[in-house]
Order: sequence, then C-alpha cells, then structure tokens
Amino acid sequence: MENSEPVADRGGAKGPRYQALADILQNEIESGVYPVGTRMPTELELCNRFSVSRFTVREALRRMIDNGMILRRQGSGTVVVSKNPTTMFVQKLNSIDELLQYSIDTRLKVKNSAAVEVDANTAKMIGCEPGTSWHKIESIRYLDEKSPICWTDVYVLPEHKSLADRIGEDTTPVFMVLEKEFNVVAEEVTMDLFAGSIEESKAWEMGVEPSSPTLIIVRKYKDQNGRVFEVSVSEHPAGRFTFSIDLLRSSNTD
Amino acid sequence: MENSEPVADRGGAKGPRYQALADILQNEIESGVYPVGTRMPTELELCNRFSVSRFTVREALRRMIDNGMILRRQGSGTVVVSKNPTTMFVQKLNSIDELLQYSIDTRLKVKNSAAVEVDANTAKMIGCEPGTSWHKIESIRYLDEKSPICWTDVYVLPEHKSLADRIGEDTTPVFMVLEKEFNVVAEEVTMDLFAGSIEESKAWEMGVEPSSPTLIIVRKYKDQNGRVFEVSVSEHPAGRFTFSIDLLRSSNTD
DNA sequence: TAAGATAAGATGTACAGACAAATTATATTT
DNA sequence: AAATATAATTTGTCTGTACATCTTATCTTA
Repeated sequence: MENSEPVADRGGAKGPRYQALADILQNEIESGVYPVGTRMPTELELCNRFSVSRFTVREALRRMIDNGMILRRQGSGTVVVSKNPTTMFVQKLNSIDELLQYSIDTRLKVKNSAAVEVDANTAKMIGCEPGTSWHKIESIRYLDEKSPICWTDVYVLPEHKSLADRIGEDTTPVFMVLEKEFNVVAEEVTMDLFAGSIEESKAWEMGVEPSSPTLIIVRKYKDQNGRVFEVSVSEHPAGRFTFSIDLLRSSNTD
Repeated sequence: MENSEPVADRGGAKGPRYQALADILQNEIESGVYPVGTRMPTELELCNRFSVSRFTVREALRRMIDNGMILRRQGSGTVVVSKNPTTMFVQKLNSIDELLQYSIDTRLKVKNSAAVEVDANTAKMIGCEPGTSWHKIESIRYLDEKSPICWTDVYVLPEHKSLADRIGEDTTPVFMVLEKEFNVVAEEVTMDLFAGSIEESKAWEMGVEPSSPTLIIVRKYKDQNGRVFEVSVSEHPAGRFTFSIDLLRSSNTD
C-alpha cells in the first residue's frame, strides 16, 4: 500500500525533486497549514510522507531558509518565521569601498576636531537625543589636491576621540579604523540619502555657490548590541558624486 | 603511503571539516595559487588531495560560492572570480515596496505620454545611445490630492506604450505592470542617486522655487538578457523624500 | 574544411547509512 | 518539589555509491 504523496513523479513538471518539495511546502505555509510561529514536520516525517531521502528534504529546506521562510536549530526543529518568501532583490557589495563608494585614492583631511553636545537639528539628523555628547570631526574628502568631493562631519563616541589623529594617515575607511583600534564591529549600517542646500561656510570650502544643491548622505554604524558608535554626515555638491546601487533578483524561482 | 593533506585532523581547530577545507582553499586563492580567472581543481581532485568525500568538498565550495569567490557551471568546472571574500554587507528588501520606497498609498498621475527620440543629455542620463526611440510617460507621484512627492519620467520600449493607460489605475509599481502585461522579468535593477536643480516648468508643478535642490533617482530595469526595458527618472524636491538603505553584515565568519 | 555524432569529463541530483552535537523530554534522586 | 542525571528526539556532519545533465574535446563524415 502506497502511503506517500507524489513528489517524485509529478505531472509534467520538470526540475529537481527538492525544488518540487520546496514549492509544496512553501505553498502549505502560505495557505496556513503550518502557521507562522509553529513547528514544521521533522526531516524524517517529511521523508516518509513524500518518500524521498533526507538529502532531498534538507535541500528543499535549505531553499526555504534562503527565502527566509523557516529557521532551523540543531536538536530543536524547524519553525516557520514568514508566510511569504522574503528578499526579492538583494544588493551585493563587492568591497567595503562600494559601501562608501569612493575610489581607493580619495583621502580625508581633518579641518577640526572637538567635543560637542548636539543641538536639536543635528540630533534629529543623526538620530539621537538632543544634548548627547559626541566627538565631532569635520573633514573634507579630496580626490587630489584641488578636487574636493564632499564635506564630511564624523561623530564618534567620546572615548574614541583619539581616532581624529589617525584619519588621513591612509585611505582606510573611518569605521574600519574604529573596528581595528577600539574593538567594535559594524554589524549594521543604515544610510539615508536626501537633497539639501549647502551652508555658506561649507560652500566656500567646497568651491560652490552658497545654498547650491547637495546630496546629503547620513551613515549610522551600529555594533552587535545595536548601539550606534559612529555617524557620518556627508554633503556632496551637485555634479561631483553619484551614488549607485545594483540590485539583483534573488534566486527564488517562485 | 599517505598522500593526503590533513584536513580531518588539523591542529586544535574545531568546527566542521568543510569549513576547514573552505578556509584552506580561500587562503590558496588569496595567496595566488589559483589566480582569478583560472580554474580550480575538480571535485574529485580535491577529494583525493584532502581525503574527504564529495559531500565535504561540495559543502566547502558552496560556502565559497556564497562568498562570491568562485563560480560553478555544470559540466564546465569551477572558476575563481575574486581574490577576496566579497559581500561583506548585504541589503535585504522585504518587499517590492522597499525597492521603490513609497508607502503603498501613493499614486502616479500621468501628465503626458508620447514617443520620443532621446537627446544627448537624456541619453547620457538613462544610459543609451542618443536618438534611440522610447515612449516617455511624464507623471507626478502624489501622497494625497495636494501633496506631490516627486516628478517621474518613465521611459518604456515603444511596443509597451499602452502601459500609459494602466498607470494610476492602482498602486502597482510600473515595472510590475510591465512584468505582468508584457511578460518581461526585472532581473536586475540599477539605481543612481544624485543631487540637482529642478527645472522651471517642473518647479511650478511641484510647488517649489525654480532651481531649488532635488534628489534625482534614476532606475534602470533589465531583463534576463540584460536589455533595459524601463528607465525612470524621479526628481524629489528637498525635504519631501529620504531614501534609506539598511545593510547587514553578511554571515561569513571568515 | 566544416558540420555533426560520439566520447570523455565535470557538476547536479538522489539514495542509503552512520555517527556527532544540540535540544527537549523523561526519569531519578535528594 | 526541585535539581540532576538519563534517554529520546532532531538537526548537523560525513562517507559511499549511482546515475543524470551539461560542457568540452575528439572523432567521423560529408
């Protein structure tokens, strides 16, 4: 007596068996057979139900992990964490340089370095409470001697203020210096991009008209505990810089 | 006579065997044993050299694929594509909406729709040859009746011009309408963000001063063959819109 | 020479079995 | 009843084998 469902020999569908199995299970999750938060059947149960080997089951579940629908823990089991396959587009960065999007030859030149208590405006921009203590490093990024790319204000924790002395020594990104010197790890980076007008004082330094358009990029670097340990605010005068993102549709064949 | 290298029983290092193997191979790539562009040993050769099963070898190579160091093709082999483990940060999008970054309630209102041959400036901006034929759809994105978010010029292929009639019907993103109606698939999306000044004519429509700062976003949608089938140019007056990216350090434990 | 058929080589898929490691449930002891 | 030890469960790692599928090289033929 056959007690298994036809995964091996389904209609006219082509492709590997684990993909067919993944499709079935994803469908069952979407239709509520295994609600979010509950546990999926064990590998052995799936093997028996569909009459396939553990290899096939694990390969199918691996796809579902990549799609962000399930989560597995050794000894515990498989839990459903999402009804829909997440991550339809993925951005891949090939290097740290692409995160900052400057060629390796640009250099940061420090103009000023001092402790500050952020005012209301700045607090809103960098996402913290007004009056918080930060160490602010004002600097300009140059392509060469006469070509300023952008003005950058770097905010670091007070205990990291000695960082200012190391900026400009080489072309290492600021947050990588922090990682190396102060033993923090950038686990998450949030970037906000918007348009604005440049301040009069900075306009002179950058060699553009006052209140001319700029692309402002605010980067927040968080460590493992979610604490923001660096914020940088960069202002790029129009025409000097383009921020590019390349997104690839992830390999879900759903 | 033992002719294999010790992967199974290395020093005091813990962890699975495939991880040890992956580390060794990554090291050899970095030190130039297998230069970028050349082919790695076959699975069977690695099995023999390290006295491990094909499972272990494939599991190791799978890690290296995830790191973007190698690329494999059935029947062909394994080629090295990068000296360093790539993808240090990954952006995950949970929905199409996050790609466009507009709340689901915004609507596009078509102002004009006509065939055009792009001039030199536009050609440079959207990345094609001057004189190319496109169908241009000018529109404005509104949050509600009186709140324009941005001006958007959508360029689609001439054979897709009937799309203009379907824009604004609902809140479906333009490229998704194309995917559904014309059977194309957005496999890759390239976005360029930069600052600029708004044109006089558009300034009036958007309710801002002429030549005031704008955030310009150019999105190019490519299909499986790499052909660009849609280009959109959005101009967001300063203060109306912020583009956010959230990057997570990828799980490579190298 | 060029086109097509054939063979060889490499990765992909699939099965079965075994043990390791982590978790959870159960039983035991205090 | 609570803490501890034990057993059962579940996923992780690993080996071996077999065949399928795709690619590339080689041979054959027109």
